[in-house]
Amino acid sequence: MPEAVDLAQAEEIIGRLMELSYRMHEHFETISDGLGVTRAEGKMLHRLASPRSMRSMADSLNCDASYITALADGLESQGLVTRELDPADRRVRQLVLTERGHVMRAEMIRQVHATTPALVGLDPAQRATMVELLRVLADAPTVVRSPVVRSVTKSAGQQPLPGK
Amino acid sequence: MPEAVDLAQAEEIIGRLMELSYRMHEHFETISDGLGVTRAEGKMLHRLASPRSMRSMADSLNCDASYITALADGLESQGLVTRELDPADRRVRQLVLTERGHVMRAEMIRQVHATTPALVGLDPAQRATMVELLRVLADAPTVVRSPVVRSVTKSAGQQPLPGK
DNA sequence: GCATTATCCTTGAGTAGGTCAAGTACTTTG
DNA sequence: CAAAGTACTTGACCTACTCAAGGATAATGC
Repeated sequence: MPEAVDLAQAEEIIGRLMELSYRMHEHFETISDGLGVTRAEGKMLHRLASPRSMRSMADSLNCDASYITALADGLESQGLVTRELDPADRRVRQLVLTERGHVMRAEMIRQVHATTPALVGLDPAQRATMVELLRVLADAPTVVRSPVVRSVTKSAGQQPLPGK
Repeated sequence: MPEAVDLAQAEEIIGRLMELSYRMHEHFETISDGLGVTRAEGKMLHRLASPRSMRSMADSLNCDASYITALADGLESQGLVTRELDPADRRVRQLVLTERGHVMRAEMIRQVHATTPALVGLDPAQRATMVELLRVLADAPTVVRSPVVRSVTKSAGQQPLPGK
């Protein structure tokens, strides 16, 4: 049995990551707003390095396909993307950046890199370390659920709580 | 002028952090669901280590005060928290965990620590490094906005794009 | 002391960011 | 060539919030 993990440390990591995540979220919204698109549209633009089908975009954004339709409508009405028929499979529409879309995306990426809270403040060595750690996390198997404890309701009032 | 930052590395950090953030989000929802509360209620429970006013909770969760009212209603109806009048200032209501609330919170924290994607897979040394990096990020000044570029619209079609 | 202003919480109405179900068009499978 | 699957769209919905207004209490300036 491994020695007891440092609980306070775990709490700190979780708390700070949640905080960082919130800041990145807000930050991305600010940038998107500044460029005249919603946050979701911005994310879609960000993932449009090269043309791709709406289906693959939905998978990439972890959302329903119908929402991609809505986002694409928005970007298309602003002249940032077009839908092009895929001659190889006429069910699918490829999302393609227009020239304006390319420029917009480049500007968005520039702003993100220049200001995102996850990068500003880290020197090159620290960035390298961060990449390493994030790779480890990405490779770690996802624990679906910790060992189940019998319904909290039933044990209420009986289970000793760890001191303060 | 500092040497060019590694763009691909920056993209990787951002991409992985966004992915991690999404996984943590989903993960926390799974745990909350399993305990019979919504994700937002779960977050509130998580921050209720000791009694605190609804106002301070709203600040902590970065949301409108009225939403705290709704969340407290939910938790109160399940017998997890109570609102108690603060004798020192009768405008404020202190949110206080009931006994069941304490048990539930302890179980929630146990599950989070056992399974959260940000922790599983990191050994003690790596966790220490992670804490260090996250502290640096937390202390880094927030860049409000990168230098503004004249409207993307106007420069469309003129700006050379980086290769690929 | 008293009027003004500020703060805490609540209520009700509204909005953003999505999901779900069903339909059309096309493609693959047997 | 029929059946079943996939890609996109549409419209109805739902959830998670925010906003504006109001009642109660407290702090401030005169």
